[in-house]
Amino acid sequence: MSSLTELAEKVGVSPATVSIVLNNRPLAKRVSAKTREKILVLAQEMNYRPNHMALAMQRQTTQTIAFICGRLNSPFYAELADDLAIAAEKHGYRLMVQMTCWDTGKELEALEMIASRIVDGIVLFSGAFPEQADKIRGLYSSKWPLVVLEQRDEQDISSVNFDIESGMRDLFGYLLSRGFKSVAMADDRRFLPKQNAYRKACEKWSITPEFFDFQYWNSESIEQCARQIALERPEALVIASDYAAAHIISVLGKCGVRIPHDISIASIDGTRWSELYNPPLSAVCQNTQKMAEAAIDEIIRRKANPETLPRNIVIPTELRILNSIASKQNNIQ
Amino acid sequence: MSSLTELAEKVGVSPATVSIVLNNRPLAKRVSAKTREKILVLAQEMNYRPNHMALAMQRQTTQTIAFICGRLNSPFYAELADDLAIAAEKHGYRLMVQMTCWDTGKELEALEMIASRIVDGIVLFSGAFPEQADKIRGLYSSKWPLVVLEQRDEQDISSVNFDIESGMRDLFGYLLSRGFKSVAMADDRRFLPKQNAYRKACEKWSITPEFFDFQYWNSESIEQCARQIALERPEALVIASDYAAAHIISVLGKCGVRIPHDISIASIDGTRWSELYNPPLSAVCQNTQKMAEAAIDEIIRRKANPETLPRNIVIPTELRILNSIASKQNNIQ
DNA sequence: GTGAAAGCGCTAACAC
DNA sequence: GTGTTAGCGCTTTCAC
Repeated sequence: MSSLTELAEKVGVSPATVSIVLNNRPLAKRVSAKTREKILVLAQEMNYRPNHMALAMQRQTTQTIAFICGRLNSPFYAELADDLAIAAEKHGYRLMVQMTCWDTGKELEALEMIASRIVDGIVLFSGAFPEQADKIRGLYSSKWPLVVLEQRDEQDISSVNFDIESGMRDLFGYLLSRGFKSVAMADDRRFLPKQNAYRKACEKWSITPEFFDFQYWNSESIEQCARQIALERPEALVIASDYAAAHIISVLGKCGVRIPHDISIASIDGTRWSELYNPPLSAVCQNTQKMAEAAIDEIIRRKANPETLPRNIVIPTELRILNSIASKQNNIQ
Repeated sequence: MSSLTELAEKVGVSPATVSIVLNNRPLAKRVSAKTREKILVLAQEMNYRPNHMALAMQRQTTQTIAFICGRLNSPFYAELADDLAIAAEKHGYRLMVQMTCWDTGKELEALEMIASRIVDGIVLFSGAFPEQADKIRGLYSSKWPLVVLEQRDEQDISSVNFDIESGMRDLFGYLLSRGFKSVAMADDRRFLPKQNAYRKACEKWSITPEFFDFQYWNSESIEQCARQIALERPEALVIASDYAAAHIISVLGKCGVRIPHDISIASIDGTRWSELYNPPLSAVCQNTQKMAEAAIDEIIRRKANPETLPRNIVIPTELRILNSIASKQNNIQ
């Protein structure tokens, strides 16, 4: 409404003077006390607020970081967004959320936000990164502050990943030490990192992999998967995400399968709300706060110094044991 | 990187011409075909993207709406943010998330985003609205596109509310018709609307209110509340939010209290993930999608026409019955 | 057919 | 002590 220039006119000085006073620049000392007073008072009265659009233009920065992801409606992404917002704020940035509904076209479109200077940097959780990695690489001189999450093997783009293999080993180690003889897995076949970690662990301990397939964002398939699990009753089961775990366990419950009495279950994610599940979920915890902080730090580092090499950051996972895993009687070492 | 002016220089025409061509304005027809071609080609080659900061300044709009809330880390707020982002996008707007950690100072600060033209409008979910309503009213000529959620009785500010009283009546009606004789409630004493709805319903059916108190964002208090519930074992219990319900039920589970066998439970919210809880939660559903759409519509309406009166929109609730309520044998009408 | 100029709100460099 | 100027990138009006 009221601009700095208007204010200057009312006070009867130049815009420059007003700017210097309001921002308390060194030069402000050379402005006479009464002029300063007048400016301050009138700014208050007119309810003056600096215009962010003009500031952004002048400073060539929006102080905003975008988080691009599929949807926010599952706890993992919600907590990640939450942590990103907190981390961004610590550095004086705001968070913009851009959802793609896992549509690759929308993903590419959303990435334009940085080229068109809507945001200063982007944290990307891609649904289909491998397929479009080259496009993104082409689009991005790799000078832009872009960080991809959960995409290994992208040396030339900054990334933050969880050390899922080590997490899976921890889980297997725990289960086997407690007397479990086998571990099954439920995951979406299309996404490899967690599956691969599972298979590696199976190999290490000479366990025959047992795999239950479902598709994310497809209730029907998850329910069917749960019914299959109810039939086969693996003694221990690791489920690829908290959200899928919740869905599967709730279906198992309707089928009369009790957790952990009938099946011991661990999930991957370990969101804060999964501690509140019934029963509280054991999990290979992916600490979203650490991921968020690392991602924001990296964005800011690359914004400040675009010439440095991209970093590939790995966040350790932590094993969290709660009630969803049975304590076996015959504790065989 | 590459500006329209640069582009113009390279092509050898004026910025105005380039602008007209790239935006395909009516005047573009009067630009010679080869000039047009040259501009288009070079724009492509130089990877030209319109600079959003300059556009925002020129058009006096950021095409961004802010969602101010405490945190995103509970499902209700996450789903609301998700729905708001979708609704905003339908109208060509982006969503910025500003979290306040329920701090009233931060809330007021966040509201400045609209005066400083960081965003075009604000959807506010306040933790302490009544106390600061006057400040907000003062701050806002009530001309800004501001919508508050879940704050009844604010005639002079646009608001969107759920019809919780009607929802509570539906729930009582259902429970009593199924043979339940009483309904208890667990809520945070400091927040009144849901409690009031509960008490009104109790009055209507001449039921003695039985109230279990807890404090949001205080695990200790929620666990203590759950233990109290485990002791007193009300036959039916309504819990003020999905998040609290999850927490309480998970503690009850550890105490050996089975749902719905020992206690029948309904929550308020009915988020999509509460359907995936174990057991799936019966709920008075607050449809966040409808709330989000109404809020965004109202923001846009007021932005387009600031002189019109603020609206107070009421969204109906829906009763959802799932497994967390026992089916009684003696079905007394 | 195309260009020049002004303006959106602010700041920084330099002038007096 | 304070003002002037130029410029951030774009659009629009009017002139030629």
